[in-house]
Amino acid sequence: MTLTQLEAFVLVARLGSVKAAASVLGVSEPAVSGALAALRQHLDDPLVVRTGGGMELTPGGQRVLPIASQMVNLAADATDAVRRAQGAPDLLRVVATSTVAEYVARPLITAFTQRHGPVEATLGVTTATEMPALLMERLADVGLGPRLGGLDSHPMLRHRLVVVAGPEHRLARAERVEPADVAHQDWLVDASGADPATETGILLAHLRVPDARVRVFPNLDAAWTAAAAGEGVAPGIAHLVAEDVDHGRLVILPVEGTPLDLLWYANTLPPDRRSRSATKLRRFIDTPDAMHAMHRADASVPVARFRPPVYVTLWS
Amino acid sequence: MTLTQLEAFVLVARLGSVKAAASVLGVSEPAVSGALAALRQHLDDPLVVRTGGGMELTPGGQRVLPIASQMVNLAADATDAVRRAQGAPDLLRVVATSTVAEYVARPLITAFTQRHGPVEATLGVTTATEMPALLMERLADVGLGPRLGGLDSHPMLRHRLVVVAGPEHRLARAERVEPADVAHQDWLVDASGADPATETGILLAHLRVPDARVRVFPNLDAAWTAAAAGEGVAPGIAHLVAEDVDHGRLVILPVEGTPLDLLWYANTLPPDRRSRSATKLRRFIDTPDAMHAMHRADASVPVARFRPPVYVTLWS
DNA sequence: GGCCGGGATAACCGAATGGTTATCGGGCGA
DNA sequence: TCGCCCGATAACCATTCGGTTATCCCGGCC
Repeated sequence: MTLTQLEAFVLVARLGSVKAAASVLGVSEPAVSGALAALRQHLDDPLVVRTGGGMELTPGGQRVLPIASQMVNLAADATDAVRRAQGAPDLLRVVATSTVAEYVARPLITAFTQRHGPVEATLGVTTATEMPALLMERLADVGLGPRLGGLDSHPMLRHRLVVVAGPEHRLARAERVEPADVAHQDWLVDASGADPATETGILLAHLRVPDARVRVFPNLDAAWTAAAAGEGVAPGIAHLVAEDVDHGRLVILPVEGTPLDLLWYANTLPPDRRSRSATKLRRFIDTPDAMHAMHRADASVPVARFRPPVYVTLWS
Repeated sequence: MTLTQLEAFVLVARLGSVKAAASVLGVSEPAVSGALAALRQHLDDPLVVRTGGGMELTPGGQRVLPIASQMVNLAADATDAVRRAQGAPDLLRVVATSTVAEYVARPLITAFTQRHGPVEATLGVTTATEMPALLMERLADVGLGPRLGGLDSHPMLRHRLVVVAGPEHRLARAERVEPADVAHQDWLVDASGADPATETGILLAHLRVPDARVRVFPNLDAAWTAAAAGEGVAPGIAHLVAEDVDHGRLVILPVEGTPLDLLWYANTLPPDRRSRSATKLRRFIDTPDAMHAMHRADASVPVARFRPPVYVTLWS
């Protein structure tokens, strides 16, 4: 029984899939499957079994899960405790859904580290689906994105979700667009669009956009550029596309049910289990400094500009 | 950071010695030293440092110790949880100081398993010094012997400690024996005599018996047989030597300060952390059945009889 | 019936773990 | 000052771990 094995089990149980667990851990699928097999043999219990659409815990697995989770947590505590005792800088591991990472997280973290002395911050992209597991297993301290159930969610940034297209698009001049009309367009999205738990994903699901119509771009900028070129429609964050709309490069489609007023949240564990740096960041988010940093993005990121994508950072 | 490493660290910290930890784990000293070195390197902190007469925790070590201990405990919980979920019999791991193991523990455990259906019981011998660490790290469920600080101690068996010798011994006919007189005799003891935390060890220390005068026998029976043959004096449990005294094979010396009225205890973790089988055994101890089983020993174990010693059982 | 997605398994590999015996080295007591 | 006790280290070894790629297998679904 090793900690890696326990962690593999916990993530499989939490995410309901070996594949997802492997992706979170940044290893191949057989690696997770193997770790799970080893633990199964050691404890002489299947722990999780395949069922139609997901994995289900055995009675043994149900009992072991909280224990295993706590062990993994304590391992994080241990390294943390010794770090702190040695006066090392706090660690702040932020994960965000792709859109948030692209426009909000980086300036926020930059401002935060400048304000709050020595903090070692890292930023990673993940899906909203995986985010709870990452936070619960202490693989990350803060998760920026949609509100997550079972966690402490702190409002971060208000925004408005619209649907945009190029000025030449067939629907660009419509007075009113029915969901059915827009559903069969080509949808140009970033990774959030492929994640059913983000606002974009929910929007696509709500409009019943078929998967075949969705084209995933490495980031929203690229999607908007393609939309401006008339390749299809795209989800847009109102204040981020404002400039492009003003200049006529993009048009906001009057789709039924939009605009959607939404909030991004900073999700963390409850106070007693939250890391110190996470608490600090939560507090920082409410300051004018943070507001300023997060809003600065709208001006500094024109549609045409292409940035290197933020890669998933892995912590073992 | 592996569980073995954590356990090694915890035991070294608790016992204040690498050697003792190695003995508890039943491995060589470099094995423990190596595990500790690995953990030290991983956490980048010495954790424990040698000081004159013992090992002392660093600030980092102080913080890690409770965490590490809990992790080891949880590992035990995990296996236990899955065992129970599968309906496997409860596990009852009893450790006792040598004298208790020899005369009391075995009949007690036998009676207990006969009464309380399916229980998988094991019995091991250890020193009173190591006993707290064994219980705290869940390497054992119940520790029978002297009362231990920091644990729940449940009175088990009242007994009376005396000093005995053969009828031909120089002091056998004395009206009154001063501590100084008896201190320089040859003392024939079992393993408890070498353990400063047992009653026997305390008695020897109190009388200031020099180490050179102490001969350790594999069990008390053997020591009494040697005492009966005139080879020296021995500590005696009054009701266990009664028959030999009646038959004139042994004589109780009127040593100043003896007899000592003492109690053996069943030591366990506090109720919330105690294993189910430990709770059951505690309760069983108060029943007439248990009393009867424990007292039966006095009749059934004459001095001359030699039994195979109870070996230390190791659980990993 | 055949494809396909996802989990298990096989075969393999390097590195780490966990253990041994033998040896070194540093305090501390006689 | 000389041993001695005890922890650290060296050298070595078998096993396990953690990872890979390739392949198999099974249940759903077109």
